[in-house]
Order: sequence, then structure tokens, then C-alpha cells
Amino acid sequence: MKDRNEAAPRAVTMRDVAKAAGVSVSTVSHVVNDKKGARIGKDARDRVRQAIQDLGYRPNAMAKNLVKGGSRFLGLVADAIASTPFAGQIIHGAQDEAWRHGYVLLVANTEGNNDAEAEAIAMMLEHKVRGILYSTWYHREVAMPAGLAEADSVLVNCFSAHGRVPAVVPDEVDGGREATRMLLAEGHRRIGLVNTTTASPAHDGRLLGYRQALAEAGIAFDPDLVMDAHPDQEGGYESVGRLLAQRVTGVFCHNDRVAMGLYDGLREKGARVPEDIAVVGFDNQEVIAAHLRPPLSTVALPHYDLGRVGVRVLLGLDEPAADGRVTIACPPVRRASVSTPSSI
Amino acid sequence: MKDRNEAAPRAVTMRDVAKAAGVSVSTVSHVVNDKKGARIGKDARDRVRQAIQDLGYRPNAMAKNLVKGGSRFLGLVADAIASTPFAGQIIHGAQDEAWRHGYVLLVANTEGNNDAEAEAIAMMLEHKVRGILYSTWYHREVAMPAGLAEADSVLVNCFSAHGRVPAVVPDEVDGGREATRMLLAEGHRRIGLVNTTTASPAHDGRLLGYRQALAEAGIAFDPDLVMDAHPDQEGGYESVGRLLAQRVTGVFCHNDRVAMGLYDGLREKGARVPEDIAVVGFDNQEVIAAHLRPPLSTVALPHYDLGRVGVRVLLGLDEPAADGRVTIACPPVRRASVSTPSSI
DNA sequence: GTGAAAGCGCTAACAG
DNA sequence: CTGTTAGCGCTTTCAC
Repeated sequence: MKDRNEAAPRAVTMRDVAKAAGVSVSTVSHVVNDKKGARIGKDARDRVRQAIQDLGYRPNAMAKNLVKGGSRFLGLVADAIASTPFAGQIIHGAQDEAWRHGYVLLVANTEGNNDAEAEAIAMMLEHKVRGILYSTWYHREVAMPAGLAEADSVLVNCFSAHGRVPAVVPDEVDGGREATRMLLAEGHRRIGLVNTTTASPAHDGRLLGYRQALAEAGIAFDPDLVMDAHPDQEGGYESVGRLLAQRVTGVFCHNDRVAMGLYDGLREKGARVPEDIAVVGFDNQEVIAAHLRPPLSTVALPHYDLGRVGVRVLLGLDEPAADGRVTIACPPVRRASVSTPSSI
Repeated sequence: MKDRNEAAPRAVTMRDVAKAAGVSVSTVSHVVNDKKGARIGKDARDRVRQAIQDLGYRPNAMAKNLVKGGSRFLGLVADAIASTPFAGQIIHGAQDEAWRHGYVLLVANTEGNNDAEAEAIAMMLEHKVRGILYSTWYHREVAMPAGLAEADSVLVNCFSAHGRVPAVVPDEVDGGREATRMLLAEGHRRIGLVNTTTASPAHDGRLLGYRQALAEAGIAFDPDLVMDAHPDQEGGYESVGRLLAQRVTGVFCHNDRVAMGLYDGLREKGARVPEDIAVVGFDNQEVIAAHLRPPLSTVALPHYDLGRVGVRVLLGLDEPAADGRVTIACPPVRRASVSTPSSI
């Protein structure tokens, strides 16, 4: 760390380097940027390199961006970075892809606060970002914040009603299908679904996927096997009675937390997983799914890819479908909760 | 979103506004920044405001920073944003505090990759950040990456051997004491500690806190009550036998995941929480602690504050102690796992 | 009260 | 091969 008291010793600029190397600034510029066209004498080049070393020169990105007329920034506004790892995974994917293309992410965390959101977007606009990703921690419809329209933008894990802004979202239907298929593959025919209580892309999509998978297997849909519960451990726990009453042999839970609560309830009733009841979750929330007893089979929400593809769409590398959507598959993750450990 | 095909229509600048308002750029600059000294006629001021509206002018932060000779950026490099919510909370705290002081966070996620780290730091330096926060997702000693020394920097949730760089870290000893005290307060005298297997600030600090709390209560330290286990659910589960053999009535677990595994093991042995054994965790990892049966008493790792104070130290608003450390307390979070639900 | 002009650090023609 | 020059969009003296 530099001494905090030291008088700011005006940063070393290209001119300083030029002077030290006995060349002009443009020569320095050329060697710094490895300009193809420019033929610089090996001699001058070396002197410049040396001067850069000696003076500890760092190019000034702001000056460079100014003259280039546009920054290498990409904005990412997230509504909840602190509560789950989901936003973190989106950020991770977005950043990897952004860096790959020479962009830097400006991340703003709004925790759902509208003022923070407006401020964040204004800040990004003033930094002349190349575009803005607007992301939510769970898949939902959003009202486009004013200001977003001033830049290229892409919605990540959310979408707007009119569909005029490209949206990268998980394929909930596919996920529901995959989850149900894991149970089907083990021979289950009476499969319960513990869905969430509120209508949402997740609620509707996963239900549809469940029905599709049943249909594929030639099994009639039985509405009695579908029940709603608060999407957390408590909701799962409380569903046990209804599930047992329906004599299901397998259950597809709305998420891993519900499955965790369900495990507790089943244990209390003396039902074993997976021998008596096979369980599948959703989300692949590592801290839970991989460490339950037995480890939970689930379907992964592709947050990393949502972020990654969001950037690709923003940069024009991927094209959304005609409806403005890019849909990312939810891959199944098989663990011991659907069949006896020895068989997987 | 702007039409992706539209030819980039050179952004509107201050000159455009000046022309539209029939004034000079300096006048526009003065009204945009509400310069105190400058006396601008209400008339001119209004015309400028109007022109700004009409043209949709946004100041160019890069140009502003260039002339001001320094950016309003703060860098934050994190080693693992995607795996736990911990880094997210650090980022959240850092960003709130940064924004409060007019700074924007440049976040870089390195996932432990050294090249990514070097690149991230170089990028931040080139953007002339005011300073850099270097953070880790669990409390540990780090080797200072080269390059960090070129800027003011502060370590967050980590520290360097020589202590020349200020470090903001959680008070592990305090946390261990608080956790143990929760058990003591319920009358427990035979308290087990399931610690992690590897030496670390967490391992050593929490053990010390445990011993201090016992000493405060006049209880002799019994090494047989301290056992090590892998710091996850599996580790907790496997500790049950040893714990029961020691006839402890309360257990302080290295973290919430260990406590979660312990719950499973205790249930299998027919032991109830908290009636037969009271349990306390560490971390306050919401998704687990708040939703176990019964909800888990624990001690919170103050990640939000680590980030927040990290920024304050960087900006010179808080002073580290003589040893370069700023230590943040780990507050206890009481839930039902230490006493019967009715009594809390 | 308001404007003209210099310059922040850098790039990109264009000259030589 | 290398140097000169004109800006990029903005702030800030200093004149008028």
C-alpha cells in the first residue's frame, strides 16, 4: 500500500515515458498497443519498454476510452446479490464472458430498491457502458426501469411483458420434464408434485413439464398428486401427510429447500428415501442438495449460463428467438435420492 | 433498447446542449454541476435545463474523471462469488458504503485463479481506482498479489503475514465465546465442540473463544469434548457417536452445515434437539440455519460489515489498530435449537 | 453573468 | 521508421 500521507505524485503518463525514452508519445502509444501497422525500430522499442518498466507506467483507461469514443464497460444490475448464491453465479458467468471479449463488468446491487436501481442505471449510462444486463435472482416478469431504454439491454432471468427487450431465461418446462423423467426412469408411476403457491414462470413451467413427461410415459395426469406448498423447508415438511395419503412412490419438489423439509417429515413418519419414496428437487443449491442424506437428485438452474449468454446476446454474438427469448436448458443432476446408492 | 442496427448517432455532448441553449459550454458545465460560485442568470439556466431534457444529455463520466485527474472507482476483487452467499454480502456492504461516498465498485471475480487475479488488478489500476479491496470468502492468510501494492489497498476477510496492509476481519474468538455462552446461559456444563480439521483463524479463534467462555463460567476445559470433523454435513453426521459417548448436553459446531449433519445423526440415534442435546452453529447461513427443525441458534459472520468497513478504511474514514487490523464482532443469533421453543 | 481558451492522457491521421 | 498535430468531452481559470 502506498503511504497514505504522501502527496499524490502525479501519475506517470505517456509523455513521461516518451521523454525518458527519448521518443515521441505516438511512438510510445504504438509500442504500448503493439500496433501492427507501425514499424518501430527494435532500438526505440526497447528503450520505450525499459522506460515503462523504470517509471512503472500504467496506461490510463479513461483517457483511452475517451478518445476511442466509448468504454469497454458492461453494466450488470442485480436485485439480490446477498441472499442466495444465484446472483453470484449470474455475475460469474457474465464476467467470464465479458472478460473474454475485453469488457469489464460494472456491477450494481440494488436489493430491490428502486432508487438504488435508478441511480445505478444513471451511473452506468454516464460511464457510457456498451450495454446493460438487468437480472433478477428468481425467474419473473419485470417492469422495465426507466433509463434502461437509453442503452442496449438484455434481461437475465427475467422478462418484460411486451418482449421488446431480449430476455435470457431458464427453460422451466424442460426442467420440470427432466425432474419427472428421473423418477419415471426408476419405474415410478405415481409421482407427486409439490409446487409453489404462487403463479410464476417456475410454478407454471415446471407443472407443464411434469405433465408432459407423464404424458410421454403414457401416464394419466392426476390432479390429486399435485399440491402447493410454501417454497421452503417448512412447506416441504408440511406436505408429507398429503403425499403419504396419496401413496406416491416418488415426489418432484419445487425446489431443494422443499425437498430438505420433506426429508425431515418423511423421516418422522418412518419413510425412507429413496426406498419408500424417491425425491427430486430443483435448483441444485449445492449447500443443500449435495449434502442431504441421501444426496438429493435435482435439476440445475443454469445461472452461470444465464449470465454468460446474457453478455453474448448483448454483444450480438447470440441471437434471441423471434419472441425475444433465449431459453437455457435445466440439466438434471442425479444423486442417490431417486434410487438405492448401489444402482447409480 | 436502441435499435441494434441504427448507426451509432454520436452521443449528445455538452457542446450540443450549449448550442441548443444558445450559451457556452462553460455555462452548461456550471449549471450541470450546480457550481456554487457561478452566477448564472435564471433565464440561461432554464434554457440549459430545457436543452438537457430535450436532447437527453448525459454527462460523460470518463471525460469528467480525466480532467479531474482520478476516478471515483473502488476495486473489489473477490475469490469466490459463485459458491456461497458470503462474497455477495461483502460486495453488498462494500457497495452500499462506496455509493454513500460517491464511489462506484469495480467488481472482479477471480474464483481463485491467479491469472484472473493479476488481470483484474491490472484492469483496476488502469482505471485509476482510488483503491482496491481484496477479499476472500473464508477468513484466511493470503499472499499479497503483486500489483496490489501499486494502489491503496485493504484486505477483507483475510490478512497478510507482515501486516503492512490494513485488514478487516471477523472476530473469531468473540464468535466462539458468544456461541458457547448461548449454551452456558441455558445451564449446559458439558459442552462439546465440533471444530474443523484444519488449522485456520476460524479453527483456532473459535476454540479459544470456547475456552474463554468456559473459563468465565468456571468450567474446566476438557479436551475430550473437543473433536475435529470435516466442516460440512457429513462431518457433523459422523461426529454424533463421539458426542454421545461423551454425554454432552450441548454442542457448539464449527459451522451451520456441520450442525445440519449433526441434526440428522442425532435424529437417527433418537436424540432430540434441544431437549436431549442443544446445538449451536456458526455462520448464520440463512438457507440452513433459519429452516432446520428446530431452527438453529448460531453466530453470524459479519460479511456485510466486513465489506462496509473495508471501504471505510480504504477511504480513511476508519482507522485500523496498531497491528493493522480492524476486527468485527460476530453477533449471536438465537433460535430454538438451544432451548425449548416456548422459552425463547 | 457569461464566454474563450487551455489542457487532462491518449489515439490516429498525416507529414516527413 | 518516427514526430506533429488535432481532437475525444469536460472543468476551470481568467477576461470581458
